[in-house]
Amino acid sequence: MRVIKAHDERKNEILNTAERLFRTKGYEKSTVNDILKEVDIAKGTFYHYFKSKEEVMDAIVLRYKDSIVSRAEKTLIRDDISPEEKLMHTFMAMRINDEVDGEMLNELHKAENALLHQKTLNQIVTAIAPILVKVIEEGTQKKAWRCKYPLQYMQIFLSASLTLTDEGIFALDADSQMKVIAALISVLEKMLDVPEDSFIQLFMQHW
Amino acid sequence: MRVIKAHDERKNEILNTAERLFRTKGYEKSTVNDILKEVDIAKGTFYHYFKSKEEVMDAIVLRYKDSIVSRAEKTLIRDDISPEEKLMHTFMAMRINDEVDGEMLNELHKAENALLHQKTLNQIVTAIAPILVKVIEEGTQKKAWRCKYPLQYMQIFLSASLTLTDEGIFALDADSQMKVIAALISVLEKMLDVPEDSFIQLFMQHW
DNA sequence: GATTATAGACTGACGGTCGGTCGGTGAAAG
DNA sequence: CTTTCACCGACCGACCGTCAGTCTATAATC
Repeated sequence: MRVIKAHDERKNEILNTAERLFRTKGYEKSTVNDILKEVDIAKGTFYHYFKSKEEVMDAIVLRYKDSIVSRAEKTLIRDDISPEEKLMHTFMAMRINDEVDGEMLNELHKAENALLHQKTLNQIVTAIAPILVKVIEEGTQKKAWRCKYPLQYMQIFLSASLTLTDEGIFALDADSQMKVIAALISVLEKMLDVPEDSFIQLFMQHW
Repeated sequence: MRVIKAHDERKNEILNTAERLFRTKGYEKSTVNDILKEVDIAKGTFYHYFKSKEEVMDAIVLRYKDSIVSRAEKTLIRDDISPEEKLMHTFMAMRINDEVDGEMLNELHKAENALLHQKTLNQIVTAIAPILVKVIEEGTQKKAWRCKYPLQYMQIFLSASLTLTDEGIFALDADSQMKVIAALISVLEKMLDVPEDSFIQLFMQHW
């Protein structure tokens, strides 16, 4: 029985199913046949839309990055919140997330998903760091922050955050997890040369 | 033609060959058959020593970690160098390295080696951070360093270092690479609450 | 009728298994 | 002091199942 759908609709079906499978079973352990069975299509259909299994992963990563970037950019141009709140909102967007993206950074990064994690890390750091730099520039003007290497600091902060809070890489208990996060915020304060503990409160509110 | 060797000798032959192949071709692209051909053994022999291809990778990562840890521990107990020199030596050991380990962190981390990178990162951070904490404790006494989250700071520092300076993850030109390293050292200074630029000179000497 | 979407049988490569062989070792038998 | 023989574990390679990816045919759509 042959069902024909609009190009984008079918493509998204594949993408959504693949994402769910990768997230729950891991990339390596999810086979193309698994995807076919769930979407209820044949091999040829899959390869009509994507030229490889890895291309599906790349598309998923890109979609995720775009959603984070778009939220970060909306936050950037707001004029009703302070720069430090903008920083916090952007970090939160990368972690908490609603529904779809939600489990991405938390569930998707199992040990089997090293490649997916690496690709995501690369995309997020590359795309988000420059946005955060703009927030820092705003803070430098309005709040007299001082920051020697804005871009590099944000790269450091983001890569450490995404790596250390990844349950697939470091299996930390809740307490250790909180200590790492507190330390990350503390590092951020030092990076921006603001008084100790001036961000941690703000963070707790948005948690 | 059947050649019989001592258990450890054969095991190391497999390990060395696998490491070289993984490093040059990447883990995924190196097949078990490639290893067999180079070591000149049969399938059964390989699986007599290792129960899977991944177990070989784990053994390689462990061997690498052990070599780094052993050097770090030797550095730790020296009494002819300052704590800041100990920090630098340990970081250097993770990057420059002689011969065998040498190309590990530089060549081995191609995009195909995400899993290998992740496993190495995990091992190094888990094993080295506690040793660096001891160096910091020494510095806190002798040099009046001040450090609020020693372990977490070292975890942050190590994971950011190993991720950002990895050519397989972020392809940076020489200039960007240097800026990131300078920023990392700057962060380290802030973490230990020492004056700005007090470590950077030291680092340049050991580079 | 040309293009696009779908189908699914097929291929080749790869990781891993399995039944069995061969050489060395050590102890009992001669 | 040999010789025999049971046993161990290193070694072999044909074989198997799985999986990503290919190819050709065919149905729907414009």
